[in-house]
Amino acid sequence: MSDKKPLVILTGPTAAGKTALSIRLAKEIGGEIISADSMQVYKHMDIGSAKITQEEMEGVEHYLIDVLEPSEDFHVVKFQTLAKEAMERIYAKGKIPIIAGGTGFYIQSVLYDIDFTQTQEDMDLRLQLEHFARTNGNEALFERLREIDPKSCEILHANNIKRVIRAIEFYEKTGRRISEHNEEQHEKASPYSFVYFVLTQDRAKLYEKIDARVDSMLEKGLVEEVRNLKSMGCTKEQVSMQGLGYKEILAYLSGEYTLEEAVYYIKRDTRHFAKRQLTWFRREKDVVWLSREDFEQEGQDALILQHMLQTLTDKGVISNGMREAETKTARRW
RNA sequence: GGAUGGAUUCCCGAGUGGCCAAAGGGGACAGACUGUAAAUCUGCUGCAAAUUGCUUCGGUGGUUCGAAUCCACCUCCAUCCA
Repeated sequence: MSDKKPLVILTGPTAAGKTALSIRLAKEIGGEIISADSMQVYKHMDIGSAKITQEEMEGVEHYLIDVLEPSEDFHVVKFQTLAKEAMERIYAKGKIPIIAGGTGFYIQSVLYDIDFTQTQEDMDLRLQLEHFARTNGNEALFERLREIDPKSCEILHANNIKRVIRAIEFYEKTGRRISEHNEEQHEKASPYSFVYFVLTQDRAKLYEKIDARVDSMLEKGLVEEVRNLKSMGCTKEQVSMQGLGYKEILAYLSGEYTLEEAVYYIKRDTRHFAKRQLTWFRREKDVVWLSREDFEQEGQDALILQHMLQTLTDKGVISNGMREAETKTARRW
């Protein structure tokens, strides 16, 4: 076993069933869960973010859930900072951190401990560049990037203004090219002894589950939840209100869509999202895929769990002794 | 029974003699991503192969050098008249 600290990742496309499995895994290995979810961090956003409930946690400690107000910004750097803090606390207890959630970028940020050179966000500069793009065209902005960082222009697309702006901002703030910085970060090996599980399922099945889940969110009162957020002063410009289910219902409440349209868009965009997640995970190295199809229907989660435990011991992330000890304590309860 | 309008590639929908495998949109599929990531962006979508060939525009038959586009008949749909 290496002296690297253990870290378990359990991710996968939305609606694959990560949450339930993460609890079982946590109990089995003595783990605590860090949510890697860009929406569940927010308070008052329970239904639309499919947030785990207190009961569902079954006593397993969770981090990064309900820690921000919807009016606050959230982004990778914030996630990374909070996640690392949580990990320290978990290690201090002699437990294993399990990062569970579907935001691949966030996971990557802690798994490879990516260095986001601390630069002060510069809203003025961003707005200024946005304005420049609007008046002179995306290509013109792209040309400005080409002058300072031609390599980035090979990677980015001129229409991807957010990225182009960030690349320019990075150069302005640090005097370095973001393309070089990214290359360096890309070569990093993880400082953890980890297993990266991706729970997935046949596409058609997944889509079915997504549709069903959206319907059930509506039944549980998604519209009410959003109405409440709106009355709290939430607006569509906020990061939190860009979440799936929130932006569409907000548009419905302001009369832009009918409810039927809103629901259609939520379902469609959630499917698109699941696809993007899958694309991300495919590209990620050292991934252990858990396809539901590979396991018997009967007691599927239990079988998957078994397979996960085996993988974890094989890779030396957990030791046999550890697993037994935990099983014992689990039995006691 | 009569009149008119319509049937286009997965869907919607443009196309009214060659520049049409057929605009545009949607969906599906694929990809990128290193401080907004549930975001942002890109590509692709008849079949097979080198810039080529083959099969498509409700069906059948015709006109023409050439038809999704013109003609005839047929089928189905919509509206109106009986």
